[in-house]
Amino acid sequence: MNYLEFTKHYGLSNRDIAREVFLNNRESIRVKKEKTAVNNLEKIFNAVFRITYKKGFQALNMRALSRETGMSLGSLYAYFTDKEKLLEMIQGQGWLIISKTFAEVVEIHEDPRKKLEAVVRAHIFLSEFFRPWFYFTFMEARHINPSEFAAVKSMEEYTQNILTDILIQGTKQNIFTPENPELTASMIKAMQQEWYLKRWKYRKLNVSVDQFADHLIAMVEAFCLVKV
Amino acid sequence: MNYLEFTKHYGLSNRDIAREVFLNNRESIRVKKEKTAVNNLEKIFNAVFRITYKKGFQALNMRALSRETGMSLGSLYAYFTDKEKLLEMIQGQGWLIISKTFAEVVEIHEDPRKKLEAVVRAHIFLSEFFRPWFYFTFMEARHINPSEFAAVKSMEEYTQNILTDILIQGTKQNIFTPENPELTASMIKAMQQEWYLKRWKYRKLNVSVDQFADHLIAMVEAFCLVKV
DNA sequence: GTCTATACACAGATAGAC
DNA sequence: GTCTATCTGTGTATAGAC
Repeated sequence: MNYLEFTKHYGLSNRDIAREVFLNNRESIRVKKEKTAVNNLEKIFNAVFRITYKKGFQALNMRALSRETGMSLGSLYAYFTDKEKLLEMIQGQGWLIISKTFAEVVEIHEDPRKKLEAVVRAHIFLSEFFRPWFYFTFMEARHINPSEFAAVKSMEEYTQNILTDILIQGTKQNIFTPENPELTASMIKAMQQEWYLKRWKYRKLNVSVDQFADHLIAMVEAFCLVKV
Repeated sequence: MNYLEFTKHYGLSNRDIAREVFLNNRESIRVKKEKTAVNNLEKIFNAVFRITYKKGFQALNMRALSRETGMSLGSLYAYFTDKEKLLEMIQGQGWLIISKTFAEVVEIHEDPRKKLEAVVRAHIFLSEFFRPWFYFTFMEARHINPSEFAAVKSMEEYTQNILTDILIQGTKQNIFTPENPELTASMIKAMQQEWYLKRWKYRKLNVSVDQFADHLIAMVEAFCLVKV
């Protein structure tokens, strides 16, 4: 499955994140009309991503957010109680949507080799589609507060354990060679992250997300597959 | 060469960075006594690393730096004209020392396979020794100003090109298989960076820097070496 | 539901005593 | 060479008009 097929199949949408945030935070959001609220939340989230991506977390202040969204300071505070709450909303909701898609993918295949490939591709494709969210999470979430950093680490461990389990399962079936599966899984994660952390490089090299995924899978299989 | 041998052979020292910064910035540093200045610069740099590592760039303010160093606000400003200048000093000097060591290593071996291994190991070992600097550079330097981010990107390209060249050279000599060398080099960089970006993970997994380097090299060779 | 105006805290930076 | 005290700008957050 390539990137285009993937996005179509899972019907991914940034707007869905904004809608779910609205539904899950009705008490703290003072704006009650769904359409208005979801529209503005989407505007706010995109502005947060744009600002942090370009200038980093320090540049994300309320006046900048007001400028970038075209909304006033007063209006912004109708959507969150304080800055930290805003960041937690973005953080938490993205994680839900992403892990949901991810869990679905894991279930499809039985064969460890196919499963490994599908999981690796899914992660790269998700990070491509929700790139601002992934980038924000990796670069900035750790600075919000200790519990957000803990969430980042546990997400890393969750996805890494899925890879480790597939590798162990494949070793038992004599498909994979018995190399340190945890360390291998960790390396796979490093390469996956490369895609969303350094888009500037791949834009320059003119490498597509599908080419990148192919290359990563080729490297992993060269190392893991039992040689025939 | 393992990590211990490496550090001994190249006589790496954090104090050297502080000393070179002092010598290269005599005009802007108001403190003239070398020993005092170098001592305090080292104290300041370590405090910057500690603060940004724990709380990120936003938490790095002059009052926190004052607290962490035990120096007063007034004293701090005897060592740099403004905050941006302080960060540029840290940034620029580390890059000099590191690229010097790196360039030395490249020259030692002729055989592409040995050269690749030596370069990969050197990068990991350097990032282990100067970890706070590497981490700071990757995570925060991009936020100082556009030219510092440009410097980060050009450093990435410089080290990646060294890897690409070795891979191309090895392919010509029929040692390596002719896979996309730029993309492979890029993946190697991603895995190298993993080591200093996620120390928390490897501390937990109880993986040493030498084990990590061994595993990375095994993966790269499995993919690149011509099968016999 | 959105705006303007503003309170209040904290940041970077400097002056001038010691 | 280092300190304390302080200026000035900017940040978060709120009050209250529309």
